[in-house]
Order: sequence, then structure tokens, then C-alpha cells
Amino acid sequence: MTTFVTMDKLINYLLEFGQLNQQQIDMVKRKAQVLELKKGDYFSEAGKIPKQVAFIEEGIFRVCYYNSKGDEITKYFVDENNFAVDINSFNQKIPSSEYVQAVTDCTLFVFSTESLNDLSATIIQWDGIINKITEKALVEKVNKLSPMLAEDATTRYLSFLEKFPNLANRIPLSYLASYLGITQSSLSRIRKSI
Amino acid sequence: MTTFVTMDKLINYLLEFGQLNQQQIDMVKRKAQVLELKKGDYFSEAGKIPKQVAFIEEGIFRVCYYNSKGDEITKYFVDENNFAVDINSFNQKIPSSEYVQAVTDCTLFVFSTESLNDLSATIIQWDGIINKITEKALVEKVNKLSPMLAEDATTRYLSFLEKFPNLANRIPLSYLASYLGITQSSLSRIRKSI
DNA sequence: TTCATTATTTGCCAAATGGCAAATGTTTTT
DNA sequence: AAAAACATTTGCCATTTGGCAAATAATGAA
Repeated sequence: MTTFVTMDKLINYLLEFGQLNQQQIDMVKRKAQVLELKKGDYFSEAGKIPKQVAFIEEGIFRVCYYNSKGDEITKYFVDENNFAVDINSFNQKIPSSEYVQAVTDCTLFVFSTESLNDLSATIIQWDGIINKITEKALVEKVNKLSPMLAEDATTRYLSFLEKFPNLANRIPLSYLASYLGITQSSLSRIRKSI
Repeated sequence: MTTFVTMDKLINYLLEFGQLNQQQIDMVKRKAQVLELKKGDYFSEAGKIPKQVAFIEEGIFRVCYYNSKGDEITKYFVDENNFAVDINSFNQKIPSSEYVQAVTDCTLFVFSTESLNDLSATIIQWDGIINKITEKALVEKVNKLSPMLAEDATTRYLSFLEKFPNLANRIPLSYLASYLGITQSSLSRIRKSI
């Protein structure tokens, strides 16, 4: 028996970026695959060429890498209602420099390169939609990365809480600490002091 | 008398992203305007909607903002052979949150919104080319922002030297320090210790 | 060349953050 | 419910970086 899954979130998201008729929507639904990841599972890994793009229907991803000291550093988080992939590696077919990991159990809709090609070949507006989504994702990535330097740790933490109020209590302290550029113990002390 | 300017760098740059015939190239040249900026001049300012896109033929820009303490912080640098603009603000017609300033005297080719619209309406490949350039610029912006946290100041400085070997000696210490997330005096000490 | 301006370095000490290990708290498994 | 595994907090002290002001050095203008 096939589990019934509504892909409403995905479809609504796409429709923000362009029109699709019912037939096209049905094709998108056929090309998307449901994927469930458990907390801690990797969606893609550094050194490998990403083969799929994920739309996060439910859950949180983090994108991370290892710094020169060997510490695992979180670059940023991506949560539900967003696409996630190392866009540059995916497009250029070059190995990614980052890991994409499920921070919580996740429900995803994934598209393979081939599915995307099929969609691109069949749906005339597809490339335009994808371009807009790509640009939006990159702009958001920039916004998640930039405000972090040039403020002290407490300010960075507070502005994280402000910008992502619904993330802080769903992710482990250690991930957040490395995103903020401080140690877990420092973050713990900062939280205490507030 | 009209100053003769070759726009070869610009045209070659565009041709990396798509084909253009001679007639199209001529149109691009007609739509581009030469702009000279002196060291310290602003190309665009926070709070204003960017009206132009610049291709840097010669010189260095920096993109900066004021942090919560009122310090002027350099987010990243852009040098010759690149387009510069706050892409998101430009596209969405919303006020920018950053300043774009000439760090050295600069020679630019600028396109107004109207020129870009004309090019888009006339040259069938134009949007595709612009999309690729936009994506590349955003990916580079991400790459300039991200490796900065999670390393100590010395490592950040060294990796800056490695990634941008021809920038360090062309920009004031204070700009570089704020990009690296440290004070000018700290950077001075780091340089001494190397 | 000389003066004025701007940029960089340095000394001294304070503040912020890190490192490590132990203690405490929470969640998951059996 | 108990045990095991994992996450967070805390103490103590070391290290890094900052703040400020003065000293040099470099650059540009007259």
C-alpha cells in the first residue's frame, strides 16, 4: 500500500515563483520522491557531488564542515519550507565542501538531477522558477552568514534568537555554538547571563 | 571629443556566460556608461535603492555597513573583472542595507535598470547570461563571507592572503581588519608576528 | 622639501572567550 | 525503573583579543 502524502507545501512554495497548471503540478508530484531522514543522518557529504535537491517539508538541516583544527563547524541552518543543497556543487557537478545533516527527524521531497532535467524539458516556466528559487536561497544563505562577525558573542546569540525564534529550542547547543563562532561552554554561560 | 574606451574586459566577461553576436555586443557597449570613482567615493549607499549595476574594469570596491556599536564593518571586497551591486536590493527595488565604496580609484562600466531592461528585451540570451552572472556573484559572496568565523584571527589573515594575494597590499589595514573581525591593532600585531 | 594628514605600530592593562574536566541534567534504550 | 548515552552547566585558569593613547611611519599637498 502506498502511503498518501500531500505535497501541498512544496507545490505552494513553487507557485510563489511562477504559475503551473494542474497537469504540470501533477508532473512535479510524480517526479518528487519522499525521503525520511532520522536525526543525525546526512543528506549529502563533503567530498561528494550532490545528486539530489531536497525540499524540507518538516525538520531542520544544518550545513557544516571541519575547520583547520578539526572542529565541526555549523555554517547555517535550513528549516521547513525551503530547498536545501550545495547549489554550486550541484550545478557545477563538483564535490561539495560541506556536509548537509538532519538536525531533527526530517520529511523531505527530493528531486534527482534527471527529474529536474525532465521537468526543465517539459515545463516551459521551470527554469525561470528554479532560477528565482536559487537566487532566493543564495541570498538567504548570505544573510545567515554575514551578521555573525563584528558583534560580540552575546549580541550574536540575541540576534540569532530574534531572527530565528523557532530554531533555538530545536537544535543542540553545540551546533548553535559553532554557528555563533563560540564554544559550547561560552554559549552556556551567555544563556545563563541573560 | 569622445574618450575612446575599450570595453573588452566587460565583453569578454559576458561572453564567458553566453554567446553574443557583433550586433549584440555593440548594443551592450552603447548601453554601458563609463564611470570613474575616486578612492573613498560611494557607488551606492545603505538606505537607498541601487539604481545601477557596476562592472569593475579597474579598482577595488568594498561592501560595508555599521554594526550595533557604530563601527564601520567591511563585509567583503570586490575587485576588477566582477560585477558589483547589492543584487537583492537591486532586483527587489528595496533599500540596501550596505554601502558599496571605492577602496581605490576605480574605472567602471555601469548599467542602469532601464538599460538592462532594454538589453533584456532585445537580446534573447540576455536573461540567461544575467542569471548565471548573478548566481556566480552570490556564490562568491558566500565564499568570501563564510570561512571567517571558526578560525583564530591569524588563520583568518593567512587564509585571506592565500585567497586574495593581490588585495592585501592595496587596501587599508583598517578595512581588512574589520573584514577579518578584529581590530586594526590586533591585525598589526598579527602581521608583526609572522 | 616641508608641513599636514592619514595610516600603522606599539605599550599597557582590561575584558572576552577558550580549554579541560568534573558535575549535573536529559533523553533514550532495555 | 534503571542503565546507558548524550547534552548542558560550571569552576578554574590560560590565552586571545580589545581599548586607548602615544609614537612612528607613510602619503599627499603646497
